[in-house]
Amino acid sequence: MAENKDNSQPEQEKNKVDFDFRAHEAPYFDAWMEQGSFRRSPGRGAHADESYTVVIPPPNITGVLHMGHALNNTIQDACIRRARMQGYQTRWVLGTDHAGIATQTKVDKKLSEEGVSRLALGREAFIEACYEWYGEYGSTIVSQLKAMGCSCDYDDEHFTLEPAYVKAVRKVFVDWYHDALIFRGKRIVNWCPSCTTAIADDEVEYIDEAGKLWYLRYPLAEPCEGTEYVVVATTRPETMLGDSGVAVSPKDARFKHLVGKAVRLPIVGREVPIVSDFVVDPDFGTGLVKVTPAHDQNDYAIGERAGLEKINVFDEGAHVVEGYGDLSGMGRDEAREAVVARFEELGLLDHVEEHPHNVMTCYRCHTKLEPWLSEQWFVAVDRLKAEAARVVEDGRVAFFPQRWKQVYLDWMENLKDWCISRQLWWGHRIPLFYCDACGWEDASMEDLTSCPVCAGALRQDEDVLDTWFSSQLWPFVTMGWSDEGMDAPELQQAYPTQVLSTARDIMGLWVARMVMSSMYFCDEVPFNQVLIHPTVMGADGKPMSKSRGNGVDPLRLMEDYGADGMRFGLLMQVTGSQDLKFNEAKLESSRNFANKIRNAARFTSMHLDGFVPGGPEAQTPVDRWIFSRLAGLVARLDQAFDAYEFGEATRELYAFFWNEFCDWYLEFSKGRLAGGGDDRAVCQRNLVFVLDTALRLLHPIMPFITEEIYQGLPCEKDAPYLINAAWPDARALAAYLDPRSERALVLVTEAVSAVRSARARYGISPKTALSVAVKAAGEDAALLEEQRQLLLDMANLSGLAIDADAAKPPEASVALVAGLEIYIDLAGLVDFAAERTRLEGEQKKAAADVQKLEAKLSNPGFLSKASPEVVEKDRARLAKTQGMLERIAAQLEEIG
RNA sequence: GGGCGUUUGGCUCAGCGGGAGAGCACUACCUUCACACGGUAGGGGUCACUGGUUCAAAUCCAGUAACGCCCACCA
Repeated sequence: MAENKDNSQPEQEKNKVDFDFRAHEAPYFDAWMEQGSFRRSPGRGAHADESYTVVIPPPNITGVLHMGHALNNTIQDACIRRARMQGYQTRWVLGTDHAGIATQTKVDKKLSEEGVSRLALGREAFIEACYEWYGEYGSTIVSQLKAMGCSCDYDDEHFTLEPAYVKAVRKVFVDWYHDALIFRGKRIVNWCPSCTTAIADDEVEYIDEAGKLWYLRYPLAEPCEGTEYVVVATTRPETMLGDSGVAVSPKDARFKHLVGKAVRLPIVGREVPIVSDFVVDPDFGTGLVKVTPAHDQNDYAIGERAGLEKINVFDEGAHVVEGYGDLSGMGRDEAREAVVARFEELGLLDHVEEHPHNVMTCYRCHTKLEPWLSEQWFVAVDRLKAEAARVVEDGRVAFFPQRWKQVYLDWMENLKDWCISRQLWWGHRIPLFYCDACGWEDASMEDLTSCPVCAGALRQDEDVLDTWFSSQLWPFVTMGWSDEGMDAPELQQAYPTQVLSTARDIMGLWVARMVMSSMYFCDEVPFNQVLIHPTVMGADGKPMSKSRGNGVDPLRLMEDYGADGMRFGLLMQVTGSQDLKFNEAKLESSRNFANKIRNAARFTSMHLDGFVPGGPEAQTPVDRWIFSRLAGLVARLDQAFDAYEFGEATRELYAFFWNEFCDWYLEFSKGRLAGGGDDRAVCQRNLVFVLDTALRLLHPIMPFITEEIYQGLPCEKDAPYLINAAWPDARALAAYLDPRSERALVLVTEAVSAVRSARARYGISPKTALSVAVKAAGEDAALLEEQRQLLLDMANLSGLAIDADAAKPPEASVALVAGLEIYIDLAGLVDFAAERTRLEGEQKKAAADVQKLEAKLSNPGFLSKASPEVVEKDRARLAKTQGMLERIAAQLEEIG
């Protein structure tokens, strides 16, 4: 074993290859664009009347291509390209998302770097700045998709703030408002004091914090049975300013006598009641909980049940509001220290414990969130979610891998009302109009200025909608729903879409909501299938992140391995598992594979002098073999693609092209091509046929190199570009399936390998011709005889005897492979001491096998219960191994 | 606290009821006229552990352990 190996260091320098991938890729992309290959394809053949549509998960306009995009878009492009070749009417809908918080944060930062504050600028000018930013950077990712070779419909690109989209979002809001599915409520929301907006529950990120648990003494208003005070435990002492009660568990006998009594809050001096509530856990802390309904979800619920006051102690920036003396104006952390200090001074700080716990942070800026009571808009999900669950239960929307179905249903089941208002400027403004004079309000498709009741001035709601509110409409709005509803031709023709491919983390946020809104407005599922692809983790198995430094840039990967190499290498790593530990070595071998393809094509084209186009001809066993293998490959690939098993598909392609086509078929062809006449012509046509078919099968995953080679092929073509050529038909190819020829090639390749193996073992040069006798009978003998010349050439033999009674020459090495006995005459070439050692090793192994098989075959249970084929197979195996053992013994005796 | 996933050669992963596979790494030989991003031949694994089902278990079931992810109101 080698020592001091260090596999953790990626040797990027070593991976570098002097090859300009872009120069080979870009021209074909341009050609596809030019001839309109990315528009909806017209359809042909058996699927001519069926549509196949995919909508891209719209990347954020703030985004640059990361590994998640690279994988997801490779998957979608592979699906789309194959469907296009299969003859479906295909279209991949492209667009970007305005990404409310993300973009606003980014523009905000840019402005403040320029010394401009958003508030000073004002709403309109700020939105203007956002559009400017969009104009400058918004299409970065689209150009990166082009570099990857993604065959999106670039001529019809969408944006979640384009006019048609704005109209659609507004209609959805107005309709749901009038259908009582949107309501306003004063509730506890997750408030980000830095972004100064509410964010949804599922946008919260929890992080671990080494917090403390403070035990605070609250004096009773009236001492009770000798008790002067109660002790409450809290992780957030500063919120005690807003306490309006203390709660105990109804099951807790210790404090039963205190329920109904009151405590006097230190510092604020307010008297608040002690109540009982079932959510209190008597075993946590002291069993007494301070209740702050305005700053905690749970406390809010307790407060509702007990009729407690909701006292807001923070402003929107999380500073203590007026009325708390010198505490007013303090930030949360400062206020915490001050409150604790005050308790200490008053002798009311009982003790403090270490208490690690989770805190909620903003998924954008990671500021600690403040549960905050405020007025927000909500979508009432109860009516929507029933239908959205049903279509998944009954399979109208199918998940791949299947296990995500249950995850979806669980999420749906636990879904709570969705807070959709955001206190931002960049986004879809809520189309709700208020009359301050008479209190009239309504949602409206048009901007209203005067009250229809009292003619007073109206004002529009200041808030914008959650970005997901617009994203949920993506599948149908991008297909023309805004102006014509479901009558839009594209929707009529191509809805629902075929498959939605995404990462698991936005399944609830996005996938589920698309189903809800589509069922409501389109009365139709948005997609038939949902593909949840694995999440790309860093090489260390942890999520890629800047702070960890384990991130990988797809742009660099494309430079080093080409877009094809990156695509193939990524798909090689896709399995049914939920994570994918990124492995760059796979991209390297994919790049090498692309090089292999290039060279196989070069070899072919070098031998095409005098080529006459024509169909394939299964003339020799070798031809029949490769056609048979090809037919099997297409069938297995169809299965893999249909089940979205991309790792399987890449492995099949790799093994066929490299280990069968290149390693054997091309080698077999060399002799035929060097010869002349008819067989040479047949061989040329067959080579081109197999290569052409393989290119078609590879194209969805490696679009560039396959197109480049296809362009140079001299065969008759069904389309000028491979992107539009037909996908091989497994049913038609099945006629080539030929077990007999497959057996023949097993015999040949095994025999050739056996001779080569003997050569390597004894250091005999490939240039030294050897004499070989093969003991074979019946069908096998006939098959081998048919291919005598091939064996002579491939193994460099001076003589070959094939006979059922072939005798072993006195000084020969024997190989037992594929049921054959092969004698390789080594007279005068070999030291037989080494051969003895080798044979003894084989003897040991064979003896062990015989013992195992004999035990198995004397087991009555096995004989009576195992299927006859299995028993027969093992019998044959035993006979064969026993024969081997005898022969080895005989040889050993001979060698002496 | 629930749910899910993973555990197979040095590394990254396939296989998921009938004799352990791939890529990379490793060893030896080969600058052979498609390809050294290559060729040929090799070495390397009691399939996490413990029980169970079965004629037969890497594969199915139960439990254990480790790692990872998601959900949840322990103040």
